[in-house]
This record gives sequence, C-alpha cells and structure tokens, in this order.
Amino acid sequence: MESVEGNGTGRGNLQLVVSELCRVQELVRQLELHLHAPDASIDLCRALTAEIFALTDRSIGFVAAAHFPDAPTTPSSTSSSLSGVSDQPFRTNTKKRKATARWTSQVRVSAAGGAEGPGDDGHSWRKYGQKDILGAKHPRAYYRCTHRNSQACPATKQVQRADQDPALFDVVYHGQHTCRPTGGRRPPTNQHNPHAESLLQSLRAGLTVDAEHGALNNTSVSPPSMASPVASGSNGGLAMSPYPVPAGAYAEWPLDGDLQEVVSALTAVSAPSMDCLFEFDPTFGVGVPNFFM
DNA sequence: TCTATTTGACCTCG
DNA sequence: CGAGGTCAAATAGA
Repeated sequence: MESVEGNGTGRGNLQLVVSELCRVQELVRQLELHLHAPDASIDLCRALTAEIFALTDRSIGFVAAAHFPDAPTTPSSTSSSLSGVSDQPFRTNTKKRKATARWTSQVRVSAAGGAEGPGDDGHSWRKYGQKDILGAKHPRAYYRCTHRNSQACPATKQVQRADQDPALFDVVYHGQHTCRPTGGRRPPTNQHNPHAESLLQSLRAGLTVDAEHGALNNTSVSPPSMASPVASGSNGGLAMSPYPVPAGAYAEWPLDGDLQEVVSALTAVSAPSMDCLFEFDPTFGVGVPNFFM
C-alpha cells in the first residue's frame, strides 16, 4: 500500500474507501443474515444491495479520481467502455491467447482447511488444462464451463495458487455464464438461494478490510464454511466468484498492485452478482454499472 | 459405459 | 522463439 502514500489526494480517498468498505462489509453481513432467514424479505435484500452498489460505486470513483484525474472517474462510465466487448462472443474455436480479453474478473480466495482449491461457486467446471507459469511456483489450472458443449456456455476460469500464500488462490474468470443453472448439479448449501450463499462467501472474501492500518486487504480470508474438496478428484468446483466483472477495465490502468486489487475486489462484488442473485429488473440500481448490456 | 481429469502436443501472440 | 492457452488422446473413477 505504500504506493498509495505520497499521493495526498489518493491517501485521503483511500481513507474514504476504507470506511466505505467497512460499511459495505457490514451490509453484506446483514444481507447474509437475511438470506438465511426463513422469512427473508426480497425487498429488504434489494435495499441492502442497492446501498452496497452505491458505496462500491463511489469507492471506485474515489480510487479512479485519485489516480487518474483525466480518466473517466465513475465506475459506470469506465465499465460502459466494455459494452463493445460484451456483444462479441467469447472466442472458443481457436487457440489464440486471450490476453487481450477485456471482460474478466480476478478474485483471490482462500482454500479452507488446506483444501486443494477454493470452494464451489455454484457452477460446474471442467478442467481442460494445466500449465506451469514462468516465475510462478504453482501451475495454473484452466477450467471451462461443463455446459460449454451442450449450451455453448463461454465461461472459463483460471485458478492459480498464490506464490506468497499457498492457501490463497487467484481465480480469473473469462466470459459470462450463458448456461442455465437449473439444469446443472448444485450442492444444496442454501435452500433459499445456494447461489447467494457462495456469492456471499465471495463477497466477504473480497472485502476484508484492515481498518486499523488503513490498509485494504482482499486476500486474508478464511471462510470457515466452504471447505470443499476441489481440484483433481472433485468436479473441479474451484472458484469463488462466477460473476464476470470487468475488472479488466481497471487492470488496463497502471494501478498499483494493492490498489488494483481493491478495485478488483470492489468490482467483483458489484452489480452483476446481485443481478444474478435476485434477478433485478433492469431499472433497479441507479448508477450501477450495467456490465451485461 | 460415461464423465471428468491428466498431460503432452500444438497453436498463437508478443 | 518463448510463454501462455487450448486441444485431444489416454487414463481413472463412479
């Protein structure tokens, strides 16, 4: 986080971001409680998510404004630049490298109890490759949606164990799921909304904040309830966040590493996830980047 | 027998 | 030409 210091504006904004992230985390907890409640109110959940949207949106704006005064500063505007990408289907019939693919989501998640990988994210993944990466201690695993053939679902993800902490996994999502989840297998983790369950884990994983030191940390998480066997042997259910978020929009900027992770974490928990969760109508969530348009 | 994983080869990009 | 991403045959497990 040192990189943020030395920039007076950025430092001030960072404090705001920290406080707002604390607030977001609190809201997520409330949301989780409501989701577990037998008489959960969808309206209340929507209200909570709306506030989460607003806070994350503003935080992203702070970060962007501090570092890129000349760049579009609102997440909505930055995200909208991706619209040209979204209408281009993910290329699957080529071995061409996808380094330039824009609509990706990068999250860092932990493996509970020394598991081989992050927990299930509600989607079925099929491993199709593994590669040793130059400079990385651990190989990178490549997964694609199980429904790729049957439903032409373009979603893929890459899972790589973090060098610094083997208990953490960097998961990069490419493409969006176009498959219908009803057809796939789904562990009954949450009778009300299993998808929400995994999402919340992801949310919390991505929003760990060290408020005392004013440091943001989206890595040190230990979700206690998501110990699921993964990687080889299981159905490959590895990742946390199945929700493609255009973190690449920010990755294109020369953000400092930690700060970039903050933005990535923020975007990873924003609108699309909730859209997935509650099937919001398109008009809901003013100011929320609409990644799927 | 079907499905998922493993792994070496192949392809493309920078 | 090296690195990263994907393919596809071989293999394993249910």
